[in-house]
Amino acid sequence: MSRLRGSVTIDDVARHVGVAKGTVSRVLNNYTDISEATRKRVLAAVQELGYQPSATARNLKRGRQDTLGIVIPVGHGSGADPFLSEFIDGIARALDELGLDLLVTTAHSREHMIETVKRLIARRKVDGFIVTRTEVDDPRIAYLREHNFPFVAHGRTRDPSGYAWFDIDNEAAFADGVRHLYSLGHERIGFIGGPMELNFALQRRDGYRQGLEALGVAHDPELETLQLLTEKGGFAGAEALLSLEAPPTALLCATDALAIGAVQFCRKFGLKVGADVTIVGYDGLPVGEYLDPPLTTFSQSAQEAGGRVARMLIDVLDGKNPTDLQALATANLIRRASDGAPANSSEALASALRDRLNQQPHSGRKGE
Amino acid sequence: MSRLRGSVTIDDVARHVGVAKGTVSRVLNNYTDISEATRKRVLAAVQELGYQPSATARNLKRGRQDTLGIVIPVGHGSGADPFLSEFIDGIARALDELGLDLLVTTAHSREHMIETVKRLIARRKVDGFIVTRTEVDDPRIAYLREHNFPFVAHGRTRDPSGYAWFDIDNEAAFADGVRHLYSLGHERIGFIGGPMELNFALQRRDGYRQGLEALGVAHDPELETLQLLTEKGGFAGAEALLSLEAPPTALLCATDALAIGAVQFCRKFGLKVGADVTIVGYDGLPVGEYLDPPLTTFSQSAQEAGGRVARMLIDVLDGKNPTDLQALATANLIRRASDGAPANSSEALASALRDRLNQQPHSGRKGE
DNA sequence: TAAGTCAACAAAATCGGTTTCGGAGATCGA
DNA sequence: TCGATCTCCGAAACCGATTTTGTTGACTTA
Repeated sequence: MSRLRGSVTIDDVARHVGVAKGTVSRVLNNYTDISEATRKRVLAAVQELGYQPSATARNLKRGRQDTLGIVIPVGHGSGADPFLSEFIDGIARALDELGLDLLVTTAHSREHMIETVKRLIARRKVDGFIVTRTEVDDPRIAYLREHNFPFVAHGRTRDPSGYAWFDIDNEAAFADGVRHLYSLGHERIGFIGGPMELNFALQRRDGYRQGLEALGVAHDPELETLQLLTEKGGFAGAEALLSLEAPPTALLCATDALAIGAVQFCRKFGLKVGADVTIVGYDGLPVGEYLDPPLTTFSQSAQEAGGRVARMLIDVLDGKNPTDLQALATANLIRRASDGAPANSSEALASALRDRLNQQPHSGRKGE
Repeated sequence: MSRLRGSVTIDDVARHVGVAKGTVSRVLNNYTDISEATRKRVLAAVQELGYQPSATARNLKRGRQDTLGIVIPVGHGSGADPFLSEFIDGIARALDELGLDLLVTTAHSREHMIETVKRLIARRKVDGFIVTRTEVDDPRIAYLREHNFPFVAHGRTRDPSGYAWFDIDNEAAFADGVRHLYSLGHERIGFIGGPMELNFALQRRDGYRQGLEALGVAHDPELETLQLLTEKGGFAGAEALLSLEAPPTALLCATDALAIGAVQFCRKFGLKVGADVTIVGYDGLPVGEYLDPPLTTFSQSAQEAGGRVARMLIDVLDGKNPTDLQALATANLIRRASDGAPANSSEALASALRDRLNQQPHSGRKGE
């Protein structure tokens, strides 16, 4: 592979000025025991030669990399998560201001992910980790804690004590969502969720249940379905719930991707979203605004979250107590046009859909 | 900041086995002048102690980082480009197989971008660069070439000679698009493009013009509009073109984001996309499938492109001649449902729209 | 049997910085 | 005037690997 650039080293600068290299280093690192005259000459030479210290050499001595790591999960061929790309953007922006860099790797499985974490730590390529998409029992967090390696989690785990995290109050958001739908007049409210290993999926489902309970509405297990967090999953989820004897008139979805799939199901069977069926997502993806109808959703700024988490990690590296670095943010409901008062009762919806499902037997997708 | 982990070094291994550390290094790097017995003992100790060489120390000596860099442009507050996130995903996957890592940084301006490139090179944090979103005259590429630093571009520049690149044949795709629309019966075909500094935007516009010329259709400058590459830009572009005296019945858009905005404009003014107005995008974003109607678009697999570019860069680092590493791929038209034969003539479309624009003076959005 | 070869490894140099240690002058205090 | 203190900086150790050079004993070869 490529050889090192013929770049200028600290020795070149030292020789050019006629001082020891240690002196150059001290000038550059703002030591106080340097005379003004020497400082100026060194700085001039640095300028003239265009010297920049080698990060590698400095890291070796300092035992620090000025680099943070993130391992992003990539599904089975499914595309990248749009949430994550904004999240990374936010991290990178925050780090840029501090002169740190971000090392991004991907992992296609749980095992691969932890293996990558281990490798990056063992080879000392990063100073700390940002863990995303926390699981209820997260092996990455277990590993990092066990090895006392600095990290910050975006999202909590079952036991959220003893480490730094930033999370959204998912329970509150979904309880809120239920309340909102109920106040619009919905009495049967469905929930399309994700895999229960994912902590946020669990939290959102719990929030849904808590919301019902707070309203004194009996929880009907039939109205809950768990799917993969993709548009296809949302389609399947809507199909499952709306085909019930007594279908929900509103669907609360754990993510925007699910909601988009659910909207597609309704479109396919001629149900008017926002009237016949209300659909609410979560993520605030920009594209939601351009759907038909524009998607009502909970928004969290992924970019802001990224910046926040990055700064928290810096704090951890600076020696702050991780336990003091735990923050909970609120997600806000952005009302657009996919929610509204129910146009029909659950029974009417059921019969309308029954007709349509018969007319247009569940063939492959059409018109596309 | 954090101190180095109390991790096991090559000296620990050497001491444990009772050999010189050079011997351990040679075992690990498969030198031949090591007896089988020693090799085994060293390997056993490595296993037992869980030793992994420090990337930093190795890099210092070898002058190589096993890390590639990418600088992604981030708009003025606008979110991350969904294309880029899949692209990065593709890169990371390819690198993972080779044990390399990817350093991701963001830049909010042209200056910032080149400054970041300089810093990463000077501090020797990366071995090579992947340049995305090439501009017609790209300062990054000029810099990298001038300093003879290894890189691969995703997209070409005005002068595409002398460096490695991977690009899509944008001209061919858009010429093809024009032909397709013409064969559907469209005679006035509009083009919504992006800033002409971006090379792909230029290529796509040229392809549009070439397509018209090949068909012997006169090129009407009025039917071309350039916008920012966002949904808002698409909305504005559609507005500009459809408000013409003689509006186009089909809109060819340089990106999916533009197309999505154009679709929204049509929806807002009651124009049926795929009949009243045909809209074709470019990018093949997954979300296009879930729009109403599903978006007809040119697809290029961002992920595949990422992998491809990464492997090309490895080749460059391995000393291959960059000039031999230039590849052009074809984009395929994915027909979904936003294109079709024109339901009305340009005149009919114009008068229909005139009525609607008057009726519904440019108010905020409505619940559809 | 002495000189030459070779296998297998130890020792030391090296990469490019940071940091510790210590020493030469200048300055200060008594 | 002389030791004590400072100021400023050179010299060298050090970080943890890789790579070069050198050494030793065993084995050939003449």
